[in-house]
Amino acid sequence: MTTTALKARKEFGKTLASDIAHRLRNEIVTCQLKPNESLKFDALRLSFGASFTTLREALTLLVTEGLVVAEEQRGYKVAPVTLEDLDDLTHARILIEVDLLRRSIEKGDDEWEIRVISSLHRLARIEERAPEDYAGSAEWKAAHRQFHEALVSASGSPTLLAVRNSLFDRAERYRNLSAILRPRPRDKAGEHRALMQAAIGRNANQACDLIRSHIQTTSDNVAKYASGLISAG
Amino acid sequence: MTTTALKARKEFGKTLASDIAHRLRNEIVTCQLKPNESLKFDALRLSFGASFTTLREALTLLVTEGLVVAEEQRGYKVAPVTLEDLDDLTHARILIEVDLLRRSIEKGDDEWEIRVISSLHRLARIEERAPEDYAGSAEWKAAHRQFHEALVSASGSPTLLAVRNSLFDRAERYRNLSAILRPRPRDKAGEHRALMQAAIGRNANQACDLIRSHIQTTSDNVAKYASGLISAG
DNA sequence: ATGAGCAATATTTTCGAAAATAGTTATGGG
DNA sequence: CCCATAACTATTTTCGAAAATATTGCTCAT
Repeated sequence: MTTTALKARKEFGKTLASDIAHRLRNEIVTCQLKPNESLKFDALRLSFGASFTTLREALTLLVTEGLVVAEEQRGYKVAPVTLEDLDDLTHARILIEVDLLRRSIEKGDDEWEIRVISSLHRLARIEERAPEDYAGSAEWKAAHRQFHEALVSASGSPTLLAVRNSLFDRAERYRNLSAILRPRPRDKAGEHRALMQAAIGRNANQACDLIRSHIQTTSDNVAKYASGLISAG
Repeated sequence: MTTTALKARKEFGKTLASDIAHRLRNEIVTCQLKPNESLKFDALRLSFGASFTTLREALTLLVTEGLVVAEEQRGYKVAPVTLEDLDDLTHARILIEVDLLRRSIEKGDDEWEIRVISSLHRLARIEERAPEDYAGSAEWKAAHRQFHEALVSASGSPTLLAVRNSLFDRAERYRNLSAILRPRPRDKAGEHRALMQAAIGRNANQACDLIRSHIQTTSDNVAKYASGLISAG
């Protein structure tokens, strides 16, 4: 738990509650707040400088996103990480992401192509600039997220997109967890480029196969390298 | 808006907030609270007898379920109903429900078969007893919900099941809306029986086709009969 | 008449205190 | 010594007042 902040004002969202949710989400995904860590209101109040009520609203949000679990009358804690959960998550992600990608490829217009190409370009630049441990930087993570977001951004399905986004966060937490133990990050640059080419080339079947195995092998690697950190059940 | 209640105590959930959320959800799904109706705190406070904060938490939940929309700093309102939303919802439901059903059929054990058979039996009994307008009764709706829930209950995928449940609520709101105008409810008894038989018979492909067209034709009927009530965009 | 600027009102958003509940330690009887 | 029970502490949950923000209505100059 970071202990410095004492009183806080909005810096991101419209309402303070959504702002707190945003920051809390980030701390959980980056594992600054560790799995199973209990989230006590007093401590959070100190750390985020918001009142009980506002924190409660933020936590309620994160519960629906699966990053926090509530034990009624006994408080909140950071959601545990388990192999079952990782499998469940991976399955759901593949199902939804494949569908969204296929429809994006069908419907995507010029603007979509530009978003895909430019976000991949940005990602590649970051990787060139710091070939050592780029995957750890917040900058790379943001660019990585944006590339995958761009791919599915033309699907025209608000409902599934919202679900997709929260699943992406949950998955990123697992990736960050495995990064602690993994010797050297897998090189995903080639996969990303192939994905972009298949998408822009309107080769839906190929692109869907690529995204499926991209998600699956990432998950397999997490299970392989982070299994020591992941509780049994 | 029902205006009678003045002060309220828990009757369903663990915490008052989840209780309020449950009741609000029900009023929205049954269209007692109409689409686009603005949800003012003073009025809700009168109607549910809870404080600002508690209501806010409940509303936050319903926003993530897509039954309420928040315009930051300008309050909450019941989510609008549109043909685009109905299409989006229907697509998402088919994608997820088909996947869950297929896996339930693969994994389902004896207890699952019993749940499917008995919930269909209960549904059929309700339909026999009151063949007139059974679909309108709360009893039928609950049994109908339980049957469909039973079908997918062996999938072993908490994440997708949670999404499925909130999509079911959103869809039920559309069904209730169309029931206002529809002359006579479509007879779904046969479809439900066929669905049960395909599932229990472990005929996955057939069952998935059936659920797909069940969801799709229900949606088509809603669009047909309720289009007058559904705003253009 | 019309529209800009300002005051008054309505509504949402945030706060910290108070009530309710769970967890823990102390106490007494068997 | 051990278990049940009571008192106490820690923590969550709920409340209504206060601050922040948006909306409405009014005045006045053009």
